[in-house]
Amino acid sequence: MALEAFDKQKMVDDMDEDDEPLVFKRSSSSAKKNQSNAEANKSSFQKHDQQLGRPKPEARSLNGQSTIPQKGKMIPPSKSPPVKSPLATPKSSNSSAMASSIKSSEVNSKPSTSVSHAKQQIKEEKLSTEAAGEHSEDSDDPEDNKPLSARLSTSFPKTNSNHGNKRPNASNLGQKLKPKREDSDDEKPLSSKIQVKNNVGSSTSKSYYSDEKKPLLAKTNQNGSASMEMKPSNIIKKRPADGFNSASQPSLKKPKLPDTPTPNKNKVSSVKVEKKEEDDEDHIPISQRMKKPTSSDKKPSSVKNLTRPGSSISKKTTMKSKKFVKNSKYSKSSKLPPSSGEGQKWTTLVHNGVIFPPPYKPHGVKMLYKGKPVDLTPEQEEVATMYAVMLETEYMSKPQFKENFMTDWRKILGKNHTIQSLDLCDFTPIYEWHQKEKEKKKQMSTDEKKALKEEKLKQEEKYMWAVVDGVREKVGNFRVEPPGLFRGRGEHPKMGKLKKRIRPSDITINIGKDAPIPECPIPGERAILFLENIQEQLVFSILVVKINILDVIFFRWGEIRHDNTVTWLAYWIDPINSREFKYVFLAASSTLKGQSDKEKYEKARLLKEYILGIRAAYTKDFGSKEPTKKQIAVATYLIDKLALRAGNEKDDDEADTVGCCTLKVENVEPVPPNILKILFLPGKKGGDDLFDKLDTSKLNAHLKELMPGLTAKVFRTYNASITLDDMLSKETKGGEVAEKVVVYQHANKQVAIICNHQRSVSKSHSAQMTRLNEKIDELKGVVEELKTDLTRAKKGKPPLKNADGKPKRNMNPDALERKIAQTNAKIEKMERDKETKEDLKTVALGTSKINYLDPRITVAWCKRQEVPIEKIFNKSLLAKFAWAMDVDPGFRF
DNA sequence: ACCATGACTTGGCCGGATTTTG
DNA sequence: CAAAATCCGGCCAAGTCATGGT
Repeated sequence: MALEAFDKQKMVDDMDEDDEPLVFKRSSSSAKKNQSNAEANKSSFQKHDQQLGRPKPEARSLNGQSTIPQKGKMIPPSKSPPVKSPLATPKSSNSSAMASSIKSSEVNSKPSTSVSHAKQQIKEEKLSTEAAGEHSEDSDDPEDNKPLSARLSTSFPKTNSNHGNKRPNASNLGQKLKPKREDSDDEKPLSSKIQVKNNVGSSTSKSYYSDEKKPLLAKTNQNGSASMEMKPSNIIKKRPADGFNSASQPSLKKPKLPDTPTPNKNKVSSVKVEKKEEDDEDHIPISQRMKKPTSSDKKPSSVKNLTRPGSSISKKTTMKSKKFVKNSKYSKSSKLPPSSGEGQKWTTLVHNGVIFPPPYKPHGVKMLYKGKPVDLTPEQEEVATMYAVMLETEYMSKPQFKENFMTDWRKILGKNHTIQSLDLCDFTPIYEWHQKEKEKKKQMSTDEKKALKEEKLKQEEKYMWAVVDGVREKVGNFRVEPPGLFRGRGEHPKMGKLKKRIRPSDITINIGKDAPIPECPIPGERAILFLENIQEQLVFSILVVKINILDVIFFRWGEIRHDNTVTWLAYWIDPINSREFKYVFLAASSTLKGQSDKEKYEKARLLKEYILGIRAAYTKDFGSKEPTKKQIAVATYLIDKLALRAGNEKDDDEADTVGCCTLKVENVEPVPPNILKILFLPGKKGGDDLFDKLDTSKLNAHLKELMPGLTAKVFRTYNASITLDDMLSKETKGGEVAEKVVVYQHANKQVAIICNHQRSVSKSHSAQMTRLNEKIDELKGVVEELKTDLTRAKKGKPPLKNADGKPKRNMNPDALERKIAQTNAKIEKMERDKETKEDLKTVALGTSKINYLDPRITVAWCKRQEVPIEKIFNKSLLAKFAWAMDVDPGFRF
């Protein structure tokens, strides 16, 4: 106890007054355990701490440097804020249907999920033929017809008070931690500083209202998106227009306007001044401003106050007593994404853009064509190398891959290039060169590797962070994807195509209006084209010196937006599928992501209230005369019971996997009397749809009538989480931490099986199994030997000689027996290990842990069972689930 | 109603880091 | 201490679902 107290104290110190230690212990049954637990907690926290607090020298210089409001195309915001459909208005009409008469379709087989990627999968569902078709009314075996989790689950604690675990707790951890370390004002990006001031009382001398008086023109100048605001009509309604500006000029959906005039490119200083003024108010969307009084929850940064609901204090002391308002149906949580209104995701957003892969370094190794070396330009060589590197992979046996590659490579080679046929190419010189390079790298000393790593880190550091509403948050994927050959999964029609290099001009940046436009780290293409000849370059170099607009001209992003209704920081067009985007988002640990993660689970929990009704309803509709209704019923059943994915339509140029709504007749094979075999991945496409009256939007539209916000995927989340909760509560028997962890893993495994999270069998799997078997056999041999020794010992004879003829130590019977028991235990353990290994060889646990299991279940269970959370969540999961850490130990899903 | 688009979540592999084993 | 096993984060493909235009 003393020990624990000590640790706690220490931790508290380490992290500052009201930071909440990640300690779950409520009592200290074992001082040692506690200590290590605490230790672990602490260290992970401290790290976190450091990261967040790390001074960020670049930030400053960067900001300072962009003296010129760089002009990309400053595009006025595009879309009006989505109006979220209120989850808040549950219609219970349907859900009240009698639940008890669920059809009895027996399901023995393991449920699993729909789509598989190139993995052969056969699903057998004992689905009484009636269930799918005829429908029979009565059910005799209630257990059997309960879908998935229902079968596992006992009654839900009616009392489920935790339910409420309301919002305020939500982002507690994250928020509390972060703002505080923004301490040194210096490292704060301009806008965040300003923001803080705003809230506190502003030294910039601009009140909220000042904005209204600001002449329109001034504003126009600053953001460069003059066009809209100049319209007379806007002048009248100036306030609103301005406020929504960023978010809601509906008419401007995708304004691919040509560069808007940039008013004062050369009046740097004046711009600066104005910018300042504008800062105060302009970047605060109107919705937010109006909200201010009421939405205590939001408060952009800085008012780090004590009384935050769910703050650590109350928590430490009153885990138990925290009873939650069962705010029925969570109307709030989904309605007001805790921040402001109308789809707004942030108020200020500052970041440094993205980092590009290094340019291609030609190696000069010549490949052979018809046996002779060929000269290639660096661009041609680059692509050849991408291919050469893959020589020893199975792609070489895929005609589709080769063909697509050749088509794209040829474009770069040019029409009349020596190289005409891939078959006559010999890439081995390049391949071998590459192997050597790899080898070299491997041979590098640890120090060298370390140095290299640090170098990289140094370069990337500034891209790793963004500041959202004054809070420093990690960026997820700030690295632009390097060029390469596309590898789809399975037999993808586009495999082998060249994924071209992404240039700055391909990239659209989304950033706060008042944030400095990130410096573009490499030349953008337009600039280069623009300055094709020497004279122009000369002229421009003079200009550059004179007005210092180097970055404006030479380095340029494709587009700059200020759309606070979305969370992405940047995107570019997917070079493989030009209809798709590649986004840069914040990392999973960010508040924004945590928020929506929590909402996801809350929605799934809401389904709990409706599920019986829904099941009753679809069971009833199995027999519906209306084909659509019937199909919806069966589809819902499959989604619920087998955790199938929804199954959106796909184009022909995508992989040919199916989900529920895209099941083809060939996917399904009835096996009398009442089994339905579902095979995913039928042969070719083109078969008839099993559900010809159905697609995901119809299905989801229907589901939405049953429960607000319900969609197909919610069933997956629901079934996964409820299963975990259930198994944990039923199967945790006490005992050592290690045993409890096993229980958890077992439950985790069940969930993974339900969701059909697959993985490929490791190459060494069979070898590992054999080795295990050998070891077991060996141990069994030992036991036998010990047994004979034992019988001999009992008779007073000495043990037999060893295999190699050496005598063994003479042991007394007791010792021998103990040894036998020991060895047997070892054998048993190995057998178990073997079993789980075999079990899990094709099952991936990670996916469900990351995406489907409500972390609060895990955290609460850990608290109850006194299992250190680190035994279950690794560092990144801990960060991702920060929002769940302060859950009440009594929480049930 | 239907379709295209946009934004965001989910999924599995790979290679390097870390831990375990011999 | 090296080799093997395992873990983990990064990567990027492939899903889901909402929305808005027609």
